[in-house]
Amino acid sequence: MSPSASQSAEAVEQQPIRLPRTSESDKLKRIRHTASHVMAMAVQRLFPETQVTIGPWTEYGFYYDFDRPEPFTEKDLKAIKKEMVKIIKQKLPVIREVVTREEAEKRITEIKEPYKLEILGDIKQDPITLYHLGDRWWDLCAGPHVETTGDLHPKAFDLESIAGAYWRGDANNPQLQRIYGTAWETPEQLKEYKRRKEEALKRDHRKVGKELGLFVFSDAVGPGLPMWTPKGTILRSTLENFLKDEQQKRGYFGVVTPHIARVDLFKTSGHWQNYKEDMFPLMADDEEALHAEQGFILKPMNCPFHVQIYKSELRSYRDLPLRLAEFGTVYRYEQSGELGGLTRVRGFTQDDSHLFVTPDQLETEFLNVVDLILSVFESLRLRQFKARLSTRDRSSDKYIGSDEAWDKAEDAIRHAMNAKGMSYFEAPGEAAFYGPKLDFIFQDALEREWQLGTVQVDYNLPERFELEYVAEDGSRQRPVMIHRAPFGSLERLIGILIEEYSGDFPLWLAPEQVRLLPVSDEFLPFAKDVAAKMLQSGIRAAADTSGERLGKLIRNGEKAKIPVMAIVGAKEQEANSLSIRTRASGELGSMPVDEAIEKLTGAIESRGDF
RNA sequence: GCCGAUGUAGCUCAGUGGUAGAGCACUCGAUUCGUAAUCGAGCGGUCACGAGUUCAAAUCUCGUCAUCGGCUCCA
Repeated sequence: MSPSASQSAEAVEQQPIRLPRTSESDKLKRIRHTASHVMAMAVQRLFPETQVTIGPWTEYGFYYDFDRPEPFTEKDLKAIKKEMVKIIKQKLPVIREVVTREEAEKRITEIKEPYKLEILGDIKQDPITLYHLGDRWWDLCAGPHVETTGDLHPKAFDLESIAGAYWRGDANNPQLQRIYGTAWETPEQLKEYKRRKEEALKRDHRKVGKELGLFVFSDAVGPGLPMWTPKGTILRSTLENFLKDEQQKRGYFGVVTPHIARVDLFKTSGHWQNYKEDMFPLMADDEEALHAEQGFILKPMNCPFHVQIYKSELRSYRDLPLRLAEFGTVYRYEQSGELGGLTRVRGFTQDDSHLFVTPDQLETEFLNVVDLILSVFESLRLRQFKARLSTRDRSSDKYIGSDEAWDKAEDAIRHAMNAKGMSYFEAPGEAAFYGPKLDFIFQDALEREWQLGTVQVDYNLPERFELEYVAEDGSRQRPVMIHRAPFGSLERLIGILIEEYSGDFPLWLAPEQVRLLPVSDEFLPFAKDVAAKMLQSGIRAAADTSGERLGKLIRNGEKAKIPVMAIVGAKEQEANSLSIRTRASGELGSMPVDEAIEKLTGAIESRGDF
């Protein structure tokens, strides 16, 4: 490479190509919107029997839903793309036309596209706007668009995938075929977008988890049932111990409850009525019991168990808040098509806790929980998340409890959030069936959103289980429950952590923290001695016994993403020192063994870097 | 659950109807080595599973299971 070439490469690196989201760029909004129309037009040119439905922009592209008896194939996609290029090169004008509702109805009837009639019915404003591409194709659309199809760059768009999607997002409706595409201002942006997508794929926890040997799935065990290897188990228990310590400081008590219970327990809680189909099947002695829905089920939730512990004694207001915590493993029969990696599984462990509080204590205790959750995220260096207040959908009948209790609970959360000055958004219809909740939403490498932490306010289960405490005046009062889980589930949290760190765990979490590399087998005994000494000090260290050359040992250590490697040879053995090499900073020079141990334990203790 | 794609050695992947392949990993041997791959040999497969078509199936057809991308769902 010539000097000038390397300079320009650096220049490119210094000024990365920006990839705006659609919602932050009016120009891309027009481009992507028009691109979806161009795609629809191309599809109807090639496959005239196809009906078009809706085709909005997405944050990085667009899609369009089609109704066609035959499924689209990869080959079709190529043909459609080619046709789109033709339409772009024809520079067809994009013309806005305003018509009356009656006129729109007439035109739709003429072209026999019943889906459009339904869409028209949904449009609340009058008059109706249509957009024409040239004089042969039009669609109902509010716009905006670019001025002609020639404003799209023929090399700055691509068609990405085909998927099924229900009409109007309702599984009871017919399924349409959705084609996803992406479109940009320039070919360079498209290229960069594809490059970043490939990079993101490299962080995928399913890939990294396999490479690092953290967890496994086996067809012999079943789908959605991960098993944790020794390395993965270190991650899990380190996270568990971390949270247990935090909880102990905050007045939580650990409890342990069984994995199965009588189905009646969940009938009382209301879970059975709401989620029967999503639970593993009932275990019963005989057909008759099965028919009568009597028997045992694998627990999908821990709360009813904790409620039983609460109920086992007469509680005084002096005992409240009572905080019962458990890493409880629950089983849910998730739909087969929904399973994926660690983010959606059928058996998982919640860092669950149930807080029983007096109504007066609710807001303070809620804020304490939010504090705990935020401090946990901070320790894990998780900074990209959104807080979502999930409230009930007033028109739905899936919720239990009185309107009054719901309003109280929702207001309590809003009030607490405002008191804390925390920003959040509201999501009507996302509440649990027994109460509203504050959820913490994270993104995976592919920008899919997942709920991790959650805090839920519940006036209903105390009612259904008739919970009581004795108040100051001797009267029996009903406590309020808070359900909360900072991690949500260990499985999902670890999935997200793997992607967040790209497998480069901070020292305190790394399954293998230090690897000792002997320059030759001659120094293996010394390496083993140092490793043993480190283990004694609580450092997860191991000597590499493979007998390979140093270069290979380093390569293997780097591939395994070991945060600290310590090389030992004649010099080190002589001086009782280590030549340190960290994954983050490379060679650090030599250091006495005792000093290294002291620094390592300090960094691990403070969850900091070495 | 629905639509579509995929499934070959522990891993990553070639192999379009005619005797199952490569690299890495693993085992053994040689080498004793100073900051990202030493050399050589060996081991390893019911081509996901089950039917079918065919003289012949990893390859074609159907079914099942699993994985992946979406949709729906998510206490």
